[in-house]
Amino acid sequence: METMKKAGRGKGRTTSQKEEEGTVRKGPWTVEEDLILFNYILNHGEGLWNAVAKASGLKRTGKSCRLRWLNYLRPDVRRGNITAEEQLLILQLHAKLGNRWSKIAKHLPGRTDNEIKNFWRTKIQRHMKASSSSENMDIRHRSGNSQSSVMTTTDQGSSSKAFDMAESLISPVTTTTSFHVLEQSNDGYWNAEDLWPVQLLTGDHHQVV
DNA sequence: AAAGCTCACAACCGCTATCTT
DNA sequence: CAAGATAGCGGTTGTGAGCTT
Repeated sequence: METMKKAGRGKGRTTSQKEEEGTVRKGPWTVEEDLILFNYILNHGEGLWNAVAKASGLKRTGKSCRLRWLNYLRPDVRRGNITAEEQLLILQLHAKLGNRWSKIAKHLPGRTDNEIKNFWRTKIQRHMKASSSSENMDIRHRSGNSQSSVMTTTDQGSSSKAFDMAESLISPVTTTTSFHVLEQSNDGYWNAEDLWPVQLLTGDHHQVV
């Protein structure tokens, strides 16, 4: 599967290293683990993640199972690039809510807080940095005081700035900034939906591994 | 062609909120 | 009401892929 080509995350330890340390597995999920979790939740439903972790036989923490399910395996998870409309929504919601990623995600069906957070950090924040340095101004004094108190100073600045940009996003033609609405391309990603056929093939009876 | 740099993103950690006993 | 357990959230990190020099 495609995801696995990016295997090897997680604070620099290899899965096998950790595996030997104890009973809890860390690091990237394998296809087998995905299938186990997927099938288990299919049959028993979400929630009680520690129980899921135990009962499914996965050597993962409940936390890890939850994260994997929410961010990756859930059938309604949309993967691939964020559309212009979604970007605009994110900008607007962030201006309103601050770094409340899960709340923002609720307004974007199929998108996860993690995905939005990543998007914000890699795309928006980067852009903010670039443009603010070129403007050479102190954005901290800009408006944006309606932000959540949790937000950092730079968050506030970037957020209000981002919101300013929202307008230009609606009509990208007029955009003079270096921010570009992402190209739409759905290639290169496997979808959790890919598991469905697999699941059908293996059937409910199957217990992977 | 190789090396270095940047980007994207999955997954971890720590903290907080909520639920249960 | 207090303490412990569990779930959820946001921040951060590590790594592979792709791009640039």
